[in-house]
Amino acid sequence: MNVHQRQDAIVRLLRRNGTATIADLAKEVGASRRTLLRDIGALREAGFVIHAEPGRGGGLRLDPQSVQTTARLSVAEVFALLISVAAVRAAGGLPFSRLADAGLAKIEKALPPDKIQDLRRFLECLYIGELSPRVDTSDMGVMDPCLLPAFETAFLGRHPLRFQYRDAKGIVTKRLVEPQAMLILPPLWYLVAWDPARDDFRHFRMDRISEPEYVEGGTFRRRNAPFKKGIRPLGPLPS
Amino acid sequence: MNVHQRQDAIVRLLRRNGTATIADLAKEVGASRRTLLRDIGALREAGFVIHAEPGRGGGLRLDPQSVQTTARLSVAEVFALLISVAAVRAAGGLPFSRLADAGLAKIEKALPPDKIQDLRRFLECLYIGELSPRVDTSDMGVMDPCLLPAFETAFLGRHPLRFQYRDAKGIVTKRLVEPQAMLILPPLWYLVAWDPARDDFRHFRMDRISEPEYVEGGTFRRRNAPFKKGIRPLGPLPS
DNA sequence: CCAAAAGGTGCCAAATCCTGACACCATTGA
DNA sequence: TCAATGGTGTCAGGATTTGGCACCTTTTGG
Repeated sequence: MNVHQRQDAIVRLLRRNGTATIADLAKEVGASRRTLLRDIGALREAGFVIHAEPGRGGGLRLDPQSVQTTARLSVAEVFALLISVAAVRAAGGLPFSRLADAGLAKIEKALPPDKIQDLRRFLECLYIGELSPRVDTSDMGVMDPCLLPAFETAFLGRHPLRFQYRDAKGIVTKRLVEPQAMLILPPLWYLVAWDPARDDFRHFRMDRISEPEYVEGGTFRRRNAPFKKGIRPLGPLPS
Repeated sequence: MNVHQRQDAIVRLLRRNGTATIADLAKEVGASRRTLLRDIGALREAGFVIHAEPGRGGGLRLDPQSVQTTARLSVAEVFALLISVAAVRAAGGLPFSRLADAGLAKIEKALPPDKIQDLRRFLECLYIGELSPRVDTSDMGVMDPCLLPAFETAFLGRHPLRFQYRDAKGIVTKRLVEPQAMLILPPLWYLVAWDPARDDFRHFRMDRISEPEYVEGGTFRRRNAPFKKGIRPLGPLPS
């Protein structure tokens, strides 16, 4: 049994039994008393709150509030969680929104600083409407998460975006547009962009966009996209 | 410098420089070429996508999409995130719900197995209405996260719950009820319980409950709480 | 076509770190 | 006071990690 497994086992035993003595735990995981004490020290250093009572009838007790999880999330997953929580907040909030914010803040702090900057700036481009589904979702295509980086780069670098668009009739056209905002009208997701060829704003359903590609070196000025009533910015990250 | 610090440093260097050769990295972190190769292998196993180009001008490149974050979340924070994402799903979903689910699944897997069971069973007690705020939030009290464990224990062990309740007029009474469900009507949160003293169901606003305490040893049978139209179970975790 | 630069693998001895044993201290309750 | 319990220091021996070496494959420049 290696270090990690052993410390895992210790946490499990403490959770199950409520309290236990070091001698018991040592016997259970098959290690010496000294090693157990070292493991307990390591677990405490890792954030577990383990109360200890010396004397007869004493022992160790794991504070149930301090059980923690360390998961490795990709940037895209963090982004998805951010959007979910921000959407809930934009819809009026839930009783535990603050806790969710706190969790996200921790996740965010663990990202590299430049990535945080990117995420914040990208979130500023997001707008959301009412959080109740308005359309039938049966014919909905999937929004491929792999497409996201191209959009992110286009928005952050203010590059024009080139893609193929399949409209409601199934006709496929090539577009070259200036991305202005992303609009969430659950469960759909639109790119709001200035289309120079048509000299006007256009909405593009994200699940109908394919092969997006930003134009390297190109740039454009920002315009004020006209939003209908009831559409709000998704709001910044909690700080 | 230990293994962890060194692998952290490697990720940082790769992120900063864009690309680097193994010889460079080895010199930078003060380890041998062989050790660097072993570390790179470990990082790949841990989920980092590191592209390698052999030959002149080649080197290692860290896929920016695979940059990961490892945050330590408490169980309460995980719970809050779960509720947010589940609420969004119950409201019709967002384009990135699947990614958010994937992230949560990872977080969940990192919890102790028995805690996962508890969370799943507790989530089954949750119901949600329309996700648009109906009441004025200005007079809303705070729902203290520290109160959660008492509720969780009461629900999971089917123990009666004792608490103080301050009603709309500010009158404080003591209650002893049988908790049946938790109801989310954003941004409020209600305990739906059978009140034996009144021989009927009662809704209690969570922000008006204080000093909750479950009755050890006590138990009761489950009843079918009558829900209004439009109220749905929050739904199980993604599997 | 060759050489140099780069990543990748297998092997083994040396260095490092972890473990267990022991002695000892502090605190608590009977 | 004594026994049970957590906590710390030290040290030898064993397990693990590290570094060095030989060798392979791929790619690029001359």
